[in-house]
Amino acid sequence: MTKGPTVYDVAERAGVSIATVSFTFRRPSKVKESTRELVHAAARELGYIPSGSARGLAGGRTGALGLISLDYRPVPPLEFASNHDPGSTDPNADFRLFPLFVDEVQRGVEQECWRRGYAVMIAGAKPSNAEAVLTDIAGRVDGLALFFSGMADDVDLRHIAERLPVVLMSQPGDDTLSRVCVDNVGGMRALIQHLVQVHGLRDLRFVGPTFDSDRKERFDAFRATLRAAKLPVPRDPMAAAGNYREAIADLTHRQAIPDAFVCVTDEVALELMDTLREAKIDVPGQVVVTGFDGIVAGRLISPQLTTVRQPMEAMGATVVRLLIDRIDQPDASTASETLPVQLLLRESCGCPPQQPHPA
Amino acid sequence: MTKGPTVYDVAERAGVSIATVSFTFRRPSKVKESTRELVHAAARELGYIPSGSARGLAGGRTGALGLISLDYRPVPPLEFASNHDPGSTDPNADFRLFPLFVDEVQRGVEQECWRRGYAVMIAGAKPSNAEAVLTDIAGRVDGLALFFSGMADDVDLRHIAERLPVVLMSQPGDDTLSRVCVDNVGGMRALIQHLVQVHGLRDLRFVGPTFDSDRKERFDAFRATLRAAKLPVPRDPMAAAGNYREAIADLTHRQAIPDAFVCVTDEVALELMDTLREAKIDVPGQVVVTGFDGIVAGRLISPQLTTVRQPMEAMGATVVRLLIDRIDQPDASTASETLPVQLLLRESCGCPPQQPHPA
DNA sequence: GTGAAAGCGCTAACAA
DNA sequence: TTGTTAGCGCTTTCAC
Repeated sequence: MTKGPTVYDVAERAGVSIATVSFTFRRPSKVKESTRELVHAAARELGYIPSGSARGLAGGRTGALGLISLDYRPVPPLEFASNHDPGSTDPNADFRLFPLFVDEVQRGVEQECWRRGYAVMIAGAKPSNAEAVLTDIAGRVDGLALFFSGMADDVDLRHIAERLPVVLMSQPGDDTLSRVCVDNVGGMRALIQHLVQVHGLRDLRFVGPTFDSDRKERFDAFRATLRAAKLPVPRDPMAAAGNYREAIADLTHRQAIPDAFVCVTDEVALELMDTLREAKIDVPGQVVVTGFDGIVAGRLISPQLTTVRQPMEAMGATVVRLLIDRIDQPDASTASETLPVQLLLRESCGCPPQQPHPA
Repeated sequence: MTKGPTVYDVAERAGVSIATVSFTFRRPSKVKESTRELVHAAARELGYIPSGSARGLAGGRTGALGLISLDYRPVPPLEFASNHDPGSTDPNADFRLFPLFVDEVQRGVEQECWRRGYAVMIAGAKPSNAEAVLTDIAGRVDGLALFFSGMADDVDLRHIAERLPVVLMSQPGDDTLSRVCVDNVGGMRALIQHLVQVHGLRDLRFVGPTFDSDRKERFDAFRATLRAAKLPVPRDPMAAAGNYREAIADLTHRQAIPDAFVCVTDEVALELMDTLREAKIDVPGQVVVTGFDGIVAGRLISPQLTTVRQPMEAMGATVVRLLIDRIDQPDASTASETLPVQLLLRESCGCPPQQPHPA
């Protein structure tokens, strides 16, 4: 692990000044071709790797964008990595059902960043260390995309947003911060109207927690649509604490299974369907189940999940675009974008099956 | 987007020197409590965000690790991000079947990095720009994890590995580079022995491209195990170019469907099963199909895929551990680790079904 | 087309 | 316990 060569070493070896070395890499057009070749040769021979830190410091910009997801899921145990004994491991132990919603958005962010020549820093923050992570990453990048899976309205973004472009995803918001969100209301309305008008359902229940504004929007739209259709409007979400089994047991006991469970997310829907399967309640035969998000898993399971698809990768790409626009034009005002969603009619609402995956 | 305050500003405001400000954040124990509070107050009032570049430059280390996956899949089109019209979009258009193998490894890398206080830079490289990406990221991090989904034996890592710790994943290797890999041979042997001994299969075919060493190892182990069992040993993989439909059509036409298709990866297996479904060939009734990797999708589809599970998140965590060990002790020699795999017997080989996902 | 030199904001000796 | 100071490696005017 030798200490690496610097511009000075390359310059000396090529017999030029450090400025010329720098220009050779950053503004090749300003350097005579023969000189350029000299420098390149020297750099290659020496194994020159420009220091990102030095570049960032001198240039005032890092060329990197940050993506932080604030995550309220439990932290995996520290010993995890050393648990290598296959005999002793439950095959389900590190099983992740998802490509979670955030994973797909992250993918969109990464792709767009690379395409535009930015590096990406990824960070996950727990509510407990959010402040520290935020500050640390903010100091390393030219712009920050924030993905909050719930809570965290309390984290103080203002002073960060004053120093560098910040865009929120799937978050509430006044107009002091840029945001990328989706048409939750339109999507939910279309979904409910489909259930009511096409499948003739009347007794709909909303399932899952509504701890953030995306989820609240969905619940509100659910209620509003039912109200407009003059159907009974549930006052609260069911199983808001994730206690699906209990909730199902209770409904079964009271013989009060509704026509449909409209779940706040696909993940909730998948878990609920699992619980229903255990309870031997057929979907969509005895009850319709729908999701919201359009994660991949919903398409692979059986019955395939009817859901409202968010354009996840596009959200990631959009957030990057907003960020870069803002970097290029620092005193532009905040800008938000709402992306459209798409109703995906599949088996779990009683619609006919599709191909399981594209040919 | 005001220019942010620096140590100097904070120091002035708190009435201390810049060294004290620095110490307050990096070695709090060396600063009197009252002074510390003064500094913190000043920093908070000013909205101080330490510059990662400056810190990296001064300290000689960035506190970040890089993960580069060399990816041979096609680049998504540039207009992708602006394609927001739901009416005109094919719902399958940006559908990703996977959490790909690399995604799950990446997750492991991220988790372990955060846990150990490192930031993560993620980069994807195409063979065409691999050199540039590699150099760029190498200049920004303290250690580099490389995930090569094929090819790229040609990229010159040597001079990078001389400057900072580099660990390869799922890659060939002499001992000049550290590596994390899995027991492809043992896994494939166990799988084939199961098919032969438990299900009594005799005519096995290997499916999919073998362009990298992981895949080659699997194919070789496949052949070796068949040879040891005195069964017919196919000379080449089938459909090595991804032409599943053609291959199946051909076999059907010749009435030569084998007992089993042993696929080089889960992704290949999923695609093949899709093709078989189209061709109305029942799995596992008419032919057994197996995968290799243990990606999530294999568990959600029907029939569930029998496969050999790589400990993907553990691989990610391990690579990080190796990297950090090396950073902390720069002149240690290279170290490699081979992680065990696990045979996952599910429906596609004729074994009984499991729960679709954990309760 | 090329070079000299002044920072960029921070860390870490070394002094005090 | 705190302050002074010399870089870290690069970019970028401004001269030549």
